[in-house]
Amino acid sequence: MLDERKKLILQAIIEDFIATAEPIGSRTIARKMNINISAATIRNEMADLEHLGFLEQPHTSAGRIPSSKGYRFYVDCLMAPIGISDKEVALIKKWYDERTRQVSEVFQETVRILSHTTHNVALMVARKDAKDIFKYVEFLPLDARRAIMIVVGKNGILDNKIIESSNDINVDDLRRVALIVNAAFAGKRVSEISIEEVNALQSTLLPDAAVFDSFLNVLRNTNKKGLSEQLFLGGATQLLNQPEFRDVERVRSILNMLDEQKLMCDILHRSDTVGTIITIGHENKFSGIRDCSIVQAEFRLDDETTGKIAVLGPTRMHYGKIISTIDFMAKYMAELIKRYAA
Amino acid sequence: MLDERKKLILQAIIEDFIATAEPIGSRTIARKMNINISAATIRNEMADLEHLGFLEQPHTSAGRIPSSKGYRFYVDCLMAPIGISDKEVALIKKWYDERTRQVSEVFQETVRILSHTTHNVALMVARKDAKDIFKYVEFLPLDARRAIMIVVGKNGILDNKIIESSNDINVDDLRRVALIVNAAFAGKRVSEISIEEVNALQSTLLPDAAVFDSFLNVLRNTNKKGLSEQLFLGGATQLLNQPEFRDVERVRSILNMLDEQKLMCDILHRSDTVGTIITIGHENKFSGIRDCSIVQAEFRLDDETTGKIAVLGPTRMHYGKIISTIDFMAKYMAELIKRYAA
DNA sequence: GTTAGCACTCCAGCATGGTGAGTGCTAACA
DNA sequence: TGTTAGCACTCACCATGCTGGAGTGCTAAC
Repeated sequence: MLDERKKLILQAIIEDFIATAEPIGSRTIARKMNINISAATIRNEMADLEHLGFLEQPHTSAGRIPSSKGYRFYVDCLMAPIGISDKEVALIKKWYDERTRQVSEVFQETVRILSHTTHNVALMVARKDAKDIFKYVEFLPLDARRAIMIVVGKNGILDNKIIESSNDINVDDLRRVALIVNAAFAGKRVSEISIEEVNALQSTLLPDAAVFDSFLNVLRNTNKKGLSEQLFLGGATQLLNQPEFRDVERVRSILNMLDEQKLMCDILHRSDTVGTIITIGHENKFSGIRDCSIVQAEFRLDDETTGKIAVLGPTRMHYGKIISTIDFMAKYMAELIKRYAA
Repeated sequence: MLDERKKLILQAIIEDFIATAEPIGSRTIARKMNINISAATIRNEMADLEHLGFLEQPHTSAGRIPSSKGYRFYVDCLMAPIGISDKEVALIKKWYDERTRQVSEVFQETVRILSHTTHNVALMVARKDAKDIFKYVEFLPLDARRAIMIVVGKNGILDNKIIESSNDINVDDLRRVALIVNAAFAGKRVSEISIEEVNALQSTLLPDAAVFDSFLNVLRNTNKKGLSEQLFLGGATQLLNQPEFRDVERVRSILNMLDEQKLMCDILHRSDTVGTIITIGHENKFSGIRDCSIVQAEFRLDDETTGKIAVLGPTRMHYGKIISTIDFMAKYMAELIKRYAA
């Protein structure tokens, strides 16, 4: 559809704009590309490219800037993939190594690293698995009046909580609760344990109501809609370094949006496509980020999608670099999570 | 030192400025205070207050704004303390209830809540207690090849990890490891378990090397130096809502500073005074925040300072409200931590 | 001690005009 | 037919100058 020369010019414009954030004119391009074509010719080509929808003009007599369609074409057809170097890989691994202890830290650290390496906002949603299957509950004594309740699921600890009593805790009481609860619920999906079943037990366990309540709370929390997914956000500061966000209002509107957990989860979940997804500018359904692009990937654990990580920044972002970084991170993080378990 | 009328005027100016962020003139004050004094008189008083250092003039023919000294006097002598209402307390408790499961979540949630209620940036540093005392290790079976290792300390779970084996796990093996490890280390401070002791066990536990290694890793991680303090940050967005941060450069410099973990820890640790500390504007040692104030409090667990929480914002902040909020949060959080244990 | 009046200051906002980068179009050229 | 030079035109940007308003300091009268 585009002849070779148009492609070259489009590529030159986009890459220059990504680097400088300034609208770019025919003369500059003529100088930068070492093809021997005059500025006037380039002007004609640029006019064509604009008619085709690949470029835009902020106003007459300004240079051209790429449109969403232009970026899309660039990402799909023109862009040279940039891998990440061994040095960068080593650095990332080192960062993880130094700062992660448990799963939630892996998440937190992931967005930190991702935002640092891409110089854009990083986010991720992780599913707290409400579909997880309850296996058993176990009580570990702490001291006379305290014990730890650990709820174990198919894939590890679902939750734990310290139980405190005003009088001495009787180990046998705890054991009895555990026995009854385990007999009743073992093997069920947490989300499927019905209120009737719970109520049925409640009378049996009247003397241990406090303990049983704690257990119920855990179940309820695991199921709670709002908590079934957790959003991690990193590097919001990076936005401020981008010239397109010199305007405080704009930054604020984006940051406020990023704070809205639910909205962000929706955005990341919109597409069910597997693999790396790139959403550019106007392709975004949500109008607040029509001048932003999102690169996202998912990570899996046991063949189930466990979450997504994404980079959000101005449409003018280093797609090649970001894509390869996020790909690497998604894979590496999946490994890490497996190691730490969920 | 200041007569009654001067105090009233100073208070009126400061409170108006806190509300509007605009320099304020004699006429406005005359109108706002319902004392019957003319603008001219107030003008004279204001000139006095400026000479005394309580007020400043951005430029001739602008109104006055409070100086750091002015705020200090306001906070120490003029301000009416504003408690937080039962409704707010209930709301805060509800927030915690809904979203916290484990200690690190309490921290994260604390800065979130604190920034929301104060409309400023909230931060906290928490000491990860390497001095915790090891009680016992326990293994909970998951399936044929996996088990959860739970390391229990005096105050709750120190760490947990999923152990995976390529061949079937023998429950007795695990039990044996637990027995030996517990016998050797129970009651010791994690940081004091020496390499010699570990090595001594290593030979005994040769057949279960993999499991034992996992356990050692947990110990090592608990001790790791770099992790001994953690910084949590919340509500950086709030800055953008303040008119004094309409300038992106300023926001950026502050946000970059906030990202520097070490620096922030130093700032919060600078003073060893117990109780709530307020540092106003120029009183800050660090020049980057000379136009900011910090209100901080510490929280304790078992009579040891475990961390500090703070609110950072423009000097023009609602001191009364923020102080009482942070006081409440510090106390309540200490309770929570105790409940969840460290 | 308080107040009214007045001259003065300075910022913010607006209109004005010049400059430069960039465009589109036309006509000439290969 | 594609390429190029030339030229008129457009528009953001900047510096300049002007004006109104808010606020001050000072002085003189109450």
